Amino acid sequence: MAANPEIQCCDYMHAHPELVQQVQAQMPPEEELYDLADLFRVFGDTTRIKILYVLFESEMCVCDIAQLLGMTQSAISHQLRILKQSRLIKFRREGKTVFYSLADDHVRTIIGQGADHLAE
Amino acid sequence: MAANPEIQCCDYMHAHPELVQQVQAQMPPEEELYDLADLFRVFGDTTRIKILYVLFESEMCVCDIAQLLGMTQSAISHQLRILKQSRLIKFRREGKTVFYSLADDHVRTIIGQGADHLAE
DNA sequence: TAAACATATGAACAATTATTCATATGAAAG
DNA sequence: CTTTCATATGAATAATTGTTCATATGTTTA
Repeated sequence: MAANPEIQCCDYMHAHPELVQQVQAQMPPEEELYDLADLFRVFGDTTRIKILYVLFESEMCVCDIAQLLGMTQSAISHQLRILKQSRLIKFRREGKTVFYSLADDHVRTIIGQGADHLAE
Repeated sequence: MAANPEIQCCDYMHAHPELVQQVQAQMPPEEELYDLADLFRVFGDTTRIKILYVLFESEMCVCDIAQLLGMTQSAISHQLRILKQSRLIKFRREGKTVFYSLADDHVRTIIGQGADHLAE
């Protein structure tokens, strides 16, 4: 039985108080951490990764992406919406067709670093 | 009613055959795409992002991380396991205590690029 | 060996999420 | 204006996942 019921693990800290303070000082605000996790969650789906890889090569319409990946138009459209909301892709309308493309180069860097990590 | 029931969207492709071929040639194998999404899924959780930020400053034991983040030892331990499985962190045992630290610098780059994207 | 402590882990539950299906929107052509 | 076509989206379902609780593992000290 622990002396202090609020603490479920060790009742002292290994880390020096100054280190604890340093960690807490460097830690971004809660909201920023949440947004970061939220952004990476967008990369955490095979379909969205595939869409981004397709857009690495060229802008492309919803239907072409669907056919290239062998998935339904609806599934792709739903995922494009999520990518768009995260500002990872942008779009341009041409008549009935909507062409999607990468928003900036962070996407390439992030995916590239991920691939590097896996390759190690 | 579409002429070809297998195709749910446009029955021609906007993309030229050579572009389609180029995209398919550049696309990594299915397994690699799956592993990539899998890796980013690890970054897609606030608790794990917080743990990584803590480890940016210093190696630290499970219990200190739990106290710093105000979470239970069990919750942290489960998440450390996932981070370890993805080879994002490594550990070192010292008596009863296990100290965790970052495995390499890809983590900093990836999170940094994510933060840059959000800051734009 | 037994007790205490730090960490790990299995099972269960709640919450999130990707796809499907049906349908809505919006643009061009007849 | 009506039809056709490309895209978007709401609701439902199945699958995945983070935390909690209870307990196991492994190390140190008495």
